[in-house]
Amino acid sequence: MASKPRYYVSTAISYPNGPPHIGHAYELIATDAIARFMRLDGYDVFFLTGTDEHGQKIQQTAAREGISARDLVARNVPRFQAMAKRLDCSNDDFIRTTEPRHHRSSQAIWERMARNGDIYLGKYAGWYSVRDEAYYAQSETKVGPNGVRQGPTGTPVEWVEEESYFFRLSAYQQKLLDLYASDPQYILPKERHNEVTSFVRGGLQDLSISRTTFDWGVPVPGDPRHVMYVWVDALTNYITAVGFPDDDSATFRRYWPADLHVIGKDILRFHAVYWQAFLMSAGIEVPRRVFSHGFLFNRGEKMSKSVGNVIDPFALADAYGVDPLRFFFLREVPFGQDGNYSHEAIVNRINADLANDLGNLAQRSLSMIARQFAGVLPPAGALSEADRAILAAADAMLDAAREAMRTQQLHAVLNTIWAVVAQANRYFAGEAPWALAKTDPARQGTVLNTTCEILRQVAILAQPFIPSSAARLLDLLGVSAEERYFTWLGAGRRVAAGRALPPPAPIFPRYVDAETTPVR
RNA sequence: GGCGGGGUAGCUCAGUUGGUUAGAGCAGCGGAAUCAUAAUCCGGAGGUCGGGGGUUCAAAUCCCUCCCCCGCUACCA
Repeated sequence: MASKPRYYVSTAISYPNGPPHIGHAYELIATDAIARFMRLDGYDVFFLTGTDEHGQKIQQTAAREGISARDLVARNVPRFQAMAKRLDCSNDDFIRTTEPRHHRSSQAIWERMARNGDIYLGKYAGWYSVRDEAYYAQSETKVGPNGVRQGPTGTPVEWVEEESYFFRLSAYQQKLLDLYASDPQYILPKERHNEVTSFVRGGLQDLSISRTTFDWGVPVPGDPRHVMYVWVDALTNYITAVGFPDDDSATFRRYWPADLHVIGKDILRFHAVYWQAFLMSAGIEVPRRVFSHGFLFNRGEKMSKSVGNVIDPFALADAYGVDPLRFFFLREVPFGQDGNYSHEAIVNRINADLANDLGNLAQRSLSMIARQFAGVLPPAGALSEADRAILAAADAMLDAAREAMRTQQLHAVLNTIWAVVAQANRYFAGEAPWALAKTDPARQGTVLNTTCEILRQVAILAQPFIPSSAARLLDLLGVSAEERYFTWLGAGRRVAAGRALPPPAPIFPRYVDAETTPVR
């Protein structure tokens, strides 16, 4: 046990200038499935999520609402924490960048980068829109008909120069390229790897990493007029949580470097370029992989307040159930690509795969055992070719699932499992145990035993995705808590005949439309 | 503008070292069964493989060209 390999996986930290939305939920669910999978597969997992609470937008939102930034995050962050609980996520920590441990950590990494000669004081210059409170690149501005230069929103911009600390990102181009070249799967999916590589190959400019125009952030060591900016503080959360700056601590030595950062494709550059450069500069190992997932669209439309299709994850969980929701996202959308959701798609998927294919198979076999075998799991007699074939398919699942999980192909894991579920339904129909009840009860017992064995393996492997439903199914199959790890999968273990099973009950109810639906 | 990815059944997609009647899931249609959450099983149907041209005995697959979509990135005097 002491030699358990470790696995450190994180989500991005969410920006709590509003309530959590479906994008936050998706990333958390997917990462949770990965964390649970690795735990069940024998890893000592550290799963981190949290909130990125600094920055100008938080400060502005708070000002608009007439409260302090601190009060704004104090109000919003609990909503994110509640969402993690509601979605049955198993994060081991929830980091907030406003915590003292994180300020200490951010200042420490800054000092290390400075000591390495990579931070210098310069001037940040650009076109600034007072009205938008934002800088725009030259290319985003144009000279209007009245001769006044204006930004993309049409507001006037003026040339402003502000003192700023810079990070010598330009010095890290080759080191980054070497890193990407050293592992073609450093950034997944592969398209993203190529994008990042070509971006870095195109040359890197030094990065402005401090601001003086607002103060809601981590103060720059030795120059409190500045606060850290552009992700220095946010990215550092990943090492804070495992004990940085105490890099001799047991947790840091145990868990860093992280095995996997799961992020959205919109923040890939920060996580695959800047973060590694910061760490290299500070003399800290870089994370081992960055996986960039896609976005979810409501019927192909981006979620936005103006379109009015912002979906509340809590409402979704209430409407469909947590496990069906988790299942839908991870089964329907190839992980790494964009995906679509709609009420019809969700209902179709959960009814077909969960209620009909898996739930109904469990119900029909278990109720037969309850009625005709007094609730005692019958033993398997001599196995037929059909029995052997379906058992072999089930036994092969673990290897295929691990292979898919090596590159975070969550949908492929589910595909593997549900292919066996489909085969099990064909097997069950082909063997027709209800007919065997009259002609050959022993053979009927064998078929039911075999079916339960398939269900057992399916349920064990489905736990990362639908944890509480899988647990209920395993309860119904008489599988004890300690028998639910992946070491119990495969031909070496079989469902325990002779065990008295609890009375069966449906696990996945069919979704039937009510008057109101949370998603169009 | 540059680089990259893609356009295959109603929907989502698989299928490229070129080779027999182009596949899957879902939807739809027909049938069987009735143990089960009206669930399950079986079967037919459904495609000019973006358009055009070329190479080849043979092209969704290779070459040329055109159209369209998406991502990253640059530039706009």
